[in-house]
Amino acid sequence: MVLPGRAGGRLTPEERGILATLIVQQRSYEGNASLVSRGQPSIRAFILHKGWACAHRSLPSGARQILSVYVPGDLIGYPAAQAFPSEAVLHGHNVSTITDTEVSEIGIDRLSCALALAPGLARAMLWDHARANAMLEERLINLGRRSARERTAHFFLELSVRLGNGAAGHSDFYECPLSQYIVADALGLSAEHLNRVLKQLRLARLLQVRSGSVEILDRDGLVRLADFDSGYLSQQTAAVA
Amino acid sequence: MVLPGRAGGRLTPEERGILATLIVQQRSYEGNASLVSRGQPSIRAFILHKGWACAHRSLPSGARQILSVYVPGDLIGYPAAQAFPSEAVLHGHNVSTITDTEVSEIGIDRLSCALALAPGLARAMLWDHARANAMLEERLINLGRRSARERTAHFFLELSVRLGNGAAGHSDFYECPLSQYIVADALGLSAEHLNRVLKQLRLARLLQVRSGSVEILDRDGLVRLADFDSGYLSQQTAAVA
DNA sequence: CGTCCAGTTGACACCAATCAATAGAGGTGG
DNA sequence: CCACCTCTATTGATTGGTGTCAACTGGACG
Repeated sequence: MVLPGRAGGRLTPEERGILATLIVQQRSYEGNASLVSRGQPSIRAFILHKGWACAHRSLPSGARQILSVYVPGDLIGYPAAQAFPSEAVLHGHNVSTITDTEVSEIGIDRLSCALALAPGLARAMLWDHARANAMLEERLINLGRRSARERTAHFFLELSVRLGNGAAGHSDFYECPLSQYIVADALGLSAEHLNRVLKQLRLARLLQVRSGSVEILDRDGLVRLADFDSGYLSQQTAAVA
Repeated sequence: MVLPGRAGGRLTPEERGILATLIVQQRSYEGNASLVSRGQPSIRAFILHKGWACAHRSLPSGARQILSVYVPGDLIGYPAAQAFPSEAVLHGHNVSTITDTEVSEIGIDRLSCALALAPGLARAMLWDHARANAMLEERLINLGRRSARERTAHFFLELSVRLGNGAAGHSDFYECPLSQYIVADALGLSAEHLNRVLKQLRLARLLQVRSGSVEILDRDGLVRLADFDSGYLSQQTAAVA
């Protein structure tokens, strides 16, 4: 989910030009606004410039699962199935803003046509989806086999890296507008239990989560606790033997 | 993960020809053989013709999470990041066969080059990844917010649809070579507890799982229990308003 | 000053993991 | 043919992690 700033770097100037022509408009949204709704046909995608958002779904029981958290720079709402412009694809989840946001909106139909003309663009979309896939798999492992403490540590480490604080020597502090309720829904935990876990991590001098910001007190400790490996975020390269 | 039989239908004859030239060889594997290993550079993809396989990862604790179960017709091991042939991408998970299998192996480098030449092929890959993404999201909801009974019901319903038994009037019986240990690792449960859950579902006359086969006794009941909606599997279409 | 929301803490219940043991199926070798 | 082993399925007893319910706090805001 990283077209403009990251996979965007892979595009040729010509392809970047094509991308620019696809942008319908710049828009602002308030916090807690709906960008896409489950079941709705998908007609536009978003590039998130400022603010945070999330993809989520609710069950009949009322429980909510957050599938992805989006931070500035991410691409939102492009279901790759739109590679076939003749079909209208229905969104499988909702996307809502968390804070006030600024986005570029892109017409899906135009993007689809452009993919056929610009192979580089299609490859960039593939790259983006690969990264999204890798993140989803990591979250699957989180929810399936890690304890509440491990999940929580993993979540805030991933955010740290995605926000660019991952490199050695970088700051272990970042702004984070997520309420505990949101984090709990992302981790498949109750808000009360998450609160207790955060307290444990704070007392263990591993992680300090205040409202509005996160401070990583002991990155190595957290990495060990969560078995965190950031490779899936950077799509690291290696020499082929 | 459905190139040949399903997304393959979207390809032009010319594109199908390109795909055919990419196949390096047909091969057989025994059950419990390794197709790809985590950390390994990704140099080939597989089309699974016969038999079952799964993608999985193990944690330091020894716990294992199965990320995807592959059935005949699925495309395996193409990390979309390979859209950039100059880079070697490392696999994020392992893929192992479950039963004896027959596969076609495709060279990743050749596939990557072909993507640049055949936009239709790239779009087909996008379509495949969208479906894979949708399945992953559904599993995320499963692990995050559904009880053991609901997860189990959802799992066997999804398999039923993927194996082509989903349409009304179709058989509610299918062959399934998954041991309870494998299903448990896919659902994030202990094998013992899964066994108890299967017993409950059997006694409730909802689902009968024997070794080697699955019989859906009450599809409506299971669908209600699991809040199952197969839309994410078929990528259903709708008229654009 | 009241309301609302996020955060916090406590008591309790329960779902699911763990530990342990048994049984059956299939394979192997004596 | 039988003894033995391994793997899978099954069941019981017990523990523990996490959810639920409830109450309280503090800050933001009108």
